[in-house]
Amino acid sequence: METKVRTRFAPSPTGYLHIGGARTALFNYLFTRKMGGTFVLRIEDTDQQRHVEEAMQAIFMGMRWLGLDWDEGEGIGGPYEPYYQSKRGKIYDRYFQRLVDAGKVYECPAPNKRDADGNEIPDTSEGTVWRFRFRRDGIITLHDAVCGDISVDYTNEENTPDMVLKRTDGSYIFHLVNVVDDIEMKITHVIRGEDHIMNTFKHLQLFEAFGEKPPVYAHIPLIQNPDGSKMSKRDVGAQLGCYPEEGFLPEAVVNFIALLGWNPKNEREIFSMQELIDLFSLEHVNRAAAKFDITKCKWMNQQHIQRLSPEDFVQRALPFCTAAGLEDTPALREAIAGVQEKVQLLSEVPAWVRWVQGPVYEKEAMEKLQDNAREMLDLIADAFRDLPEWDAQTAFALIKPLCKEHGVKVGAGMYPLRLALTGSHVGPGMDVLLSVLGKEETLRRMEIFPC
RNA sequence: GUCCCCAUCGUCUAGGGGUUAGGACAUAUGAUUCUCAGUCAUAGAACCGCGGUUCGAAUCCGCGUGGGGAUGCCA
Repeated sequence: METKVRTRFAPSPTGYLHIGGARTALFNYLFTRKMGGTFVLRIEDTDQQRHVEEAMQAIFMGMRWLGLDWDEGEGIGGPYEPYYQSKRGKIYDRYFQRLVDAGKVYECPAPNKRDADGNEIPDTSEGTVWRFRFRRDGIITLHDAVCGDISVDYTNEENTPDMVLKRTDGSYIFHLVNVVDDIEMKITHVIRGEDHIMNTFKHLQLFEAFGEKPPVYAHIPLIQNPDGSKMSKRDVGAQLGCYPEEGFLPEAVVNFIALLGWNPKNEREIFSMQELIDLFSLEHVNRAAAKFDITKCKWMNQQHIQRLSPEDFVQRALPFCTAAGLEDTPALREAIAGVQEKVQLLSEVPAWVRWVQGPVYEKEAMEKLQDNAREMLDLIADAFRDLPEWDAQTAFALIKPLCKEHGVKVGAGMYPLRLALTGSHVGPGMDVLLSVLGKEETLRRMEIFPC
């Protein structure tokens, strides 16, 4: 009988959700939903000093924002509670005792401690730790769903020193708790970053020691900085928490990171979450690391913005505008809808619609005005005034013939008009401007325009 | 140092014993009812090197080089 797929995302609460971690979560999610399985969220907070409540909230918020709903874990519960490693000590004790009884672990003097960068702190060792006795009779082979077969020679003790499982203070190391939880929670597939590959050989030995069948492993390639270096907290795009405030759409970020290290083997690029689920397969995950390109991520955001309904776009852009001090009015909403085609990020919207509350004349743009600006403006104003009924399209259509009539290029009329109405040379289409401002305000701004 | 993984345009990638090596981002140029933006069109841009196998290698194999990861009382 086929066992039901069970996967887990097991982050440790470090204070933020890394874009690489988000992608690991996403791949687990896509695979699980595709297989109709169960997605577990487990918090690996064994390192007590680093365990902070806000740090875990960053993970939950990030996953919720992306739309990666989990089936067991925080806020939901499940048959294998608790889902926090800090609360599972008794379970680990039980498993550890089995290793003691079987003679697979031994007590020995503690090695020197290390700092956060992995450098040894001299003469700090005291007390004893428990190490796992690796099987030394041959080569261990990992059958990885992404990387294929990988082998490491465990007869070479130099490369594979017996790992510590229990600290001086009696707490357990990641390797032990990770494997025990995967056994207890009946995890069938472990999808994690490639930085874990060497750990997996250790984990394979632990599964064997417990007499358990290991899960299927799939190690996905890392995400690097544009220069190929490792992405750390400070690097552009590294923290998922920054994306909402920068005006990214979650569906765009999901789409973008899904295509970093995986692709559906066709030339499409824009996918919804459901489409990604339908197309996802571990076989199509790449082996090479991918560099993070924020420019393409923004382009993808634009693509998703353009696919939003106008109402939806206005709803999502509105908070950015009110936060920038713009008053929520029907005119503002109409203006926002008018720039949907123009922006890459929601955070750009305020700058595009600021003119609604009055023109802010930009020095650089003003300097490019031609001598006949006032003349053209008056000409256009007269034509506008003569309109019996104000209609943006009709008004807009007047401008071109008027310019031609006077032997100047269309831009000679359009440019001063744009500046008079908004103060800026960038902005939404002229028809949008005329429609949002209406006849009276349009004429008023043309009159007061300083030129 | 040792171990493991990886290698196609600047970037994300498709392809994979015989191809004009395809697409997208970015870039450049042109077009457009607004010197911006957007949109459209066009262009330039790649198989890391050397050996081997083969009629034929970017593709398979070996070696080098480069990059990344791991070598913790971090996870």
